[in-house]
Amino acid sequence: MTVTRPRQPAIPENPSLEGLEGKWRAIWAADGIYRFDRSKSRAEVFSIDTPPPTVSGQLHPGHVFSYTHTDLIARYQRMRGREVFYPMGWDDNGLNVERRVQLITGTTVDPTLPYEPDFTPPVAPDRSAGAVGKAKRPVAVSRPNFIELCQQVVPQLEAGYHELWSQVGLSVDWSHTYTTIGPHATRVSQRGFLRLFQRELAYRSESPTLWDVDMKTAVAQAELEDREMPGTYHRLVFTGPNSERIPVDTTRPELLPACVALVAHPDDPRYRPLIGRRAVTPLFKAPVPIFAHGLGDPDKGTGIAMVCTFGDTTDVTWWRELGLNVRPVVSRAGTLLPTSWGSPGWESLDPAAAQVLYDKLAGRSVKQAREAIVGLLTEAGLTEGDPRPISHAVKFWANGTRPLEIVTSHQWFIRYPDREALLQRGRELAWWPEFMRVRYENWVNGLMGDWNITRQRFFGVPFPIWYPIADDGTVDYLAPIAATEDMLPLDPTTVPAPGYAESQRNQPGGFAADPDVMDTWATSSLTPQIVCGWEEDPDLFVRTFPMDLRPQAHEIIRTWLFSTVVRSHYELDALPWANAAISGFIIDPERKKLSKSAGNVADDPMALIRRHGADAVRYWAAQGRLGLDMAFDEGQMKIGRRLATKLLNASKFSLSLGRAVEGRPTEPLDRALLIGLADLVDEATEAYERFDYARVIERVEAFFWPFCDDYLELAKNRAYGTSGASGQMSAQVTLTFAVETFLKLFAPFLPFVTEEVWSWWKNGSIHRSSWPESTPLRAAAGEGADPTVLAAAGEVLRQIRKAKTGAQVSMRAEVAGVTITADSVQLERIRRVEGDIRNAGVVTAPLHLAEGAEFSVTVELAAVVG
RNA sequence: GGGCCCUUAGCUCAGUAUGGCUAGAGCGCUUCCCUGACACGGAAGAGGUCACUGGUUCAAGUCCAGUAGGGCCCACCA
Repeated sequence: MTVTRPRQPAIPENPSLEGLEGKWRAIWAADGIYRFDRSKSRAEVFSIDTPPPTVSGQLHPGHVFSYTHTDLIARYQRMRGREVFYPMGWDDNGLNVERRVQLITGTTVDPTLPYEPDFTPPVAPDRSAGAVGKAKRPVAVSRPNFIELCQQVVPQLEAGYHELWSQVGLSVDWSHTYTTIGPHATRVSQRGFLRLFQRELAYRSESPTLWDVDMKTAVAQAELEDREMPGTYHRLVFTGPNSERIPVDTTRPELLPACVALVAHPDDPRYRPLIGRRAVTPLFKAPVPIFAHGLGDPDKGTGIAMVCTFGDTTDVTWWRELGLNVRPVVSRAGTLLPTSWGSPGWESLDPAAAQVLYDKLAGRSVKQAREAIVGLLTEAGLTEGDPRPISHAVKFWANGTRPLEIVTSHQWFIRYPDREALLQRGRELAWWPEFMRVRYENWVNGLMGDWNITRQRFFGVPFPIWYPIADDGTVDYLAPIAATEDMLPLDPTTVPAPGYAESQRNQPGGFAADPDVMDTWATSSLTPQIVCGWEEDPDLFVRTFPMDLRPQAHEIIRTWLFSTVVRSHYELDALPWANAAISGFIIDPERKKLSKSAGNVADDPMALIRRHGADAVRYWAAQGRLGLDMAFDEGQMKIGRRLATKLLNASKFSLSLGRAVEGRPTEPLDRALLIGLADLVDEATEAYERFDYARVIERVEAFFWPFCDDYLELAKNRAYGTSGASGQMSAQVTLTFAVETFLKLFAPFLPFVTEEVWSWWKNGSIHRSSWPESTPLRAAAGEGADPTVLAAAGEVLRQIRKAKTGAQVSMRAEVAGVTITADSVQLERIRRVEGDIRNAGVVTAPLHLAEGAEFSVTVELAAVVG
């Protein structure tokens, strides 16, 4: 299909919104009006670090909401004369995507399986992208098979987003599109990692790590979610140094074999005599030291806690600060590991008995072991009282189904910068709204440990790292061999380490590839580097970085925003962007409605666009102020639709009254309108500079409706020429100014309808035209224009209409006489626009103007003729 | 436990930074009008103790202190 811009612009007889969107989308694409012109200097460019949506999620109205906000800003900046750098990305790597692909295709991964060339998943990956697999039981597939599936499914998910963004009318430059798993992003991620590794800011360490036993991977602090869960306090009885009973409350009795100490608060008189002594654990009779530590809480349980390897993050703190032993009992699959009581680290007063008891637990899941050990304890009389149910916060992976465990493993970490440096970066950044900075500061102040960027997963960016294998076959994980930058991007499982041959892979004296992949945030934190061409396109980089704007949602301040600041701080010693615009989110309508009678169509943004039109959906989104949540409301979309229709009709009418660009408005009413428009332009511009697009649409709309209802009514007869050529010219010039100004002010919000009207009488795209300025409007209004006459005329007109409505007659009914009482100033205003008032109100006689303190209008309707 | 945001008409929201006339808009509702841009239109109307309690002030929706409800972020799961 060939698309062309209309050659002979004309004003249609019956303008309609039908078909506008497809037409203009095609023309915009063909003309490349949103293409970034990289000849512009940094000062002329406005660059946007677009959030790459994760393709693991379903499309919903919230996407349209926040992405429209960014587009409003992009379109404003473009009209203001900035060359807008507006790329798009797809976040298609990471745990969530794997999970989605598994659900869609009905598979699960078993890395021990061999590759099957002819594998067919239970659910074909080319089903509709939103479909969730129906397979009852997932089929295990090999790692390479699974990556293939990901590569088949993910582009379909991305196509869905592309289609939506296109329909919504986002003015992105699609030639700058990236994916977070593509070769470019992989190269940037690996380079960023190597640079940190060389500076020892990335390091490998074996340490306690939060672990999801279902997905079998480490999880970063940023991906945690607390969930309030029922739990049970069990009171276990330890034996003190003088054989006294020491009751200890725990919600995790299954970790008793992993107990390495007891801890109480130093000021707690009950336990002060015991500090420094030893207690013996029940059942396993393991001697454990009793410590005092400030984190001990006299009010929790019995005031003394059992410290295990590792029950929670406090245990990790105590382990680190008190120099405790390690007794790992929980495996990465969430089952109890075998142990050898009596061996070093597993001391017991009765190792043989401890072993017998423990063997009853080994291999069981955490949950089963808990029940079993409670049974054993109860049987042995080592509990006190009945179990007490409680409700407490438990850490989960944000999308996980079972509580996280803490296991010890080798992981890559990125060292966090100095806290004060991070806080300083947060202060340098302009936050919209300002209060969102607090969330960043909360997070920085709560940081614990370093940033674990390792995931034991498959569909991600691999570490460009290998490890040497000693002659005895052991892998030295603490002597990593790094790739050189010229090798990137690479997969160490297919590329041999520098200095080795492929035949030496996994051989004694050879090398082994790092088996893990990077956390998705390790890549997403580099989006400015990826889109601006860091180290690869210096010309682009100097024109776009540091970027102007990071738009994003508030729930990922601690992840995406924070980690991007960290990476830019390290690599470029700079803030990655000057502004952060934080959108709120859409409040789920189901939360309000008890029944789902409205149907789930509301959940499909494509359906909303079909029903109301893209301009209308954008209008709804534009109501949402930055940082504030907004309820989903289709009613707002209907209003947006009405506005677009009105713009079409009012513009057609105004322009068909005759366009004039020569001449200076002479009529007081016209000059007043121009002053009002000039003020509106100033207010809109000022609000936009604060990213307050919601105020812009509100103010523009509030001026536009009275323009239609009052000004057009007051001026149209004059524009027809009924009052002479001078008044006609005045109205025509004013209308021409007004339509052009309104179209431009509305253009970022309603890009389709404004472009349509623009095309009737202008060349080129309105979206590449200039943002209106107030100076020419004020000049056209001229010296001494009185902006108040418009309101005065409107007020009298309202009274005349009121009389007609009260008499239940048509607005066209003739008025025989109008008497207006007002103060002298107001009367003078009315006198100056008397002709327009009489035209609009169909008043056949001159107005009677009487001076008086109280403003009043008396209307005498003409007798209805037969 | 700490913090942030919100609470204004039946509904969705402005107005609070710089306190100031009888607190605004739209939707919905009521009544009317097919008038030569638009009936996917227009006109008019009803509808609010600005969550609550104190305080500052000539004056508080707006400032201060506190309370309650809603939401979110953070926090050591014994």
